[in-house]
Amino acid sequence: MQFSSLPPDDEQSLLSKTNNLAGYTMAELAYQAGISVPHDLRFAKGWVGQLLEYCLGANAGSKAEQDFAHLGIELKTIPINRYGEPLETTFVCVAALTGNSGVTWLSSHLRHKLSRVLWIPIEGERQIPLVKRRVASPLLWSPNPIEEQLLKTDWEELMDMIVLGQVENITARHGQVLQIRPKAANNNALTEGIGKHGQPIMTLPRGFYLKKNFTAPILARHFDLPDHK
DNA sequence: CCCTGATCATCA
DNA sequence: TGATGATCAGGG
Repeated sequence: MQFSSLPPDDEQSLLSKTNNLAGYTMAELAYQAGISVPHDLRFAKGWVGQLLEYCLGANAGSKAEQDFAHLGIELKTIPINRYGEPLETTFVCVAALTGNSGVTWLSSHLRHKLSRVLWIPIEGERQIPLVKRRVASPLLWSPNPIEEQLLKTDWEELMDMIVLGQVENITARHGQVLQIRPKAANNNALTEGIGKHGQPIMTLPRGFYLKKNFTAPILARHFDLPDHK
């Protein structure tokens, strides 16, 4: 295996580089990266994602926008079970709770982030020790018209609630394929939002997450599983 | 605190 | 047992 700290020049380089990682374990990748593997992910929840970013030469850090902005590609690791099904929802981006006037689906941060995603499935069953978990084959994906419509419908419903001062009534059950859930260091974190009377309030930061019923068919088609709906 | 990377752990 | 609400780490 070989790594470069340099970002790939083009989509094909990125793809082949990612394909070359398939089959390797977390222990093998971490050794090459010169970092140690935590016993589990309890206190290192983003560790796998950051390891893969490093291996692929993504611009590490907390920069906004896509991981490979020059390629217009967002990198997402996704934990899967033995059947290739997602084990977790997928965080997409923070949900802006103020300053949303004039923002449309077409100009939304969420649509931009999801316009082109390099999915890297990783074995994620907790019974598999982290050091032994392997990288599966990657998939470069863009939403098809049906997927985009599903996202758009949910996004518009959820944004309406935010704009209309209903943010504190939003639960993860809203949305068919997209949900809003807390996204914070802890429940003391506060950010500005709009209250039910239109007044400014301080509330928990939220993020958009893709539900598993959205990512599962994407992975199923990729792995050629008989799970297509 | 904000955003990136996400998974944990409780409870319905 | 799976999803919701909560939480962990780290850079800026």
